[in-house]
Amino acid sequence: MSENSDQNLMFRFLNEIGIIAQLSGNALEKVMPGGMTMPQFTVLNHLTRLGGNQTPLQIANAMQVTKGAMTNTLGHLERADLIIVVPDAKDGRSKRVDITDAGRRAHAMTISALGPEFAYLSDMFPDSRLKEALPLLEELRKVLDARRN
Amino acid sequence: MSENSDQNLMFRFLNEIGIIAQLSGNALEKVMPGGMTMPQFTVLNHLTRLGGNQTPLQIANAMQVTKGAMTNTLGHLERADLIIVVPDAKDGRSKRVDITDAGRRAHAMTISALGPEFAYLSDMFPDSRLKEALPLLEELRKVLDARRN
DNA sequence: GACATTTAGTTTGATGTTAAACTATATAGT
DNA sequence: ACTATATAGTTTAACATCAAACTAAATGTC
Repeated sequence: MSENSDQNLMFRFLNEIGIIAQLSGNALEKVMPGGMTMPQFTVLNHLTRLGGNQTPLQIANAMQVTKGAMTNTLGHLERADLIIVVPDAKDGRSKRVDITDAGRRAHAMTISALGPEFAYLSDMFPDSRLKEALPLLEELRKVLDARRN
Repeated sequence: MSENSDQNLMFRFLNEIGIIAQLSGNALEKVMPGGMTMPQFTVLNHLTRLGGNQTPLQIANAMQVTKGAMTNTLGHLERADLIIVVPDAKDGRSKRVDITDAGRRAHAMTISALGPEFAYLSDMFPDSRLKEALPLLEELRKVLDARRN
């Protein structure tokens, strides 16, 4: 290689993104109630938005993680009674996931707890600045997702 | 909370960042030789840039991970003989980390292997676009880092 | 100098992730 | 119908992360 990787702008860019993901995920999890984690919250969020009745694979694809990772996360949520998982009547290989009332409560409480954290960050970084950068991030995400498959 | 977290721009922003970190780290590790991982490569990169003689804590702070995480990563690198760790002569609590010749070779080989991947991504996203977004990311990183301590 | 506090690093236990092997069921081809 | 292939989900092994408890050494206080 002729150039140092530090001089590679894409490398620096992805490096910043990696550290931000780490630090922000950590900061948010620290204020979440009841040992809730980001992956767990994201699944609850997904079920709330879409109204449940999702298959594990659909959720895994939406989160862009492997099925194995989703098996793990759904297991935690189910053991905490925040979701309910039932066999799919039409397809013996598949399952259906729904959020429970306790799950809805935990979801709402988590959003509440996250409020001050987002307020602080949104104050430091107004929406206008985020809006400028978001299209690049979305494109990059799509490119990486396409390349993965 | 009055607003759905999905309507929160900061949430969407951090969500994209989280997924990009996941997908990009994964894509890069897949082409790295000899089971090299991103954290391991980043440490080798750091030692190469700074010329070694770093303490584990200095490296952990630079990577912005906990000391425990660094103990783990340095252990892997040391067992693979890519770094050498010696007690600090001046401070009995501390250690000094240096990259080995094998570590330098592994570092160079990894950068080579990463070339095509970065070429592809840099082609899709020219430096000009990255440069626009980088200041926001760097600021966000600093804010999160400051908030952490 | 003795004791308290701070600092560097390790360990532990829980969480998350991937890739790959595996099970069970569904679908397609002949 | 039979057989082969594809799909949904689980399991395993290896890696990473954090927080918190822990050890050992240095520093600060009195």
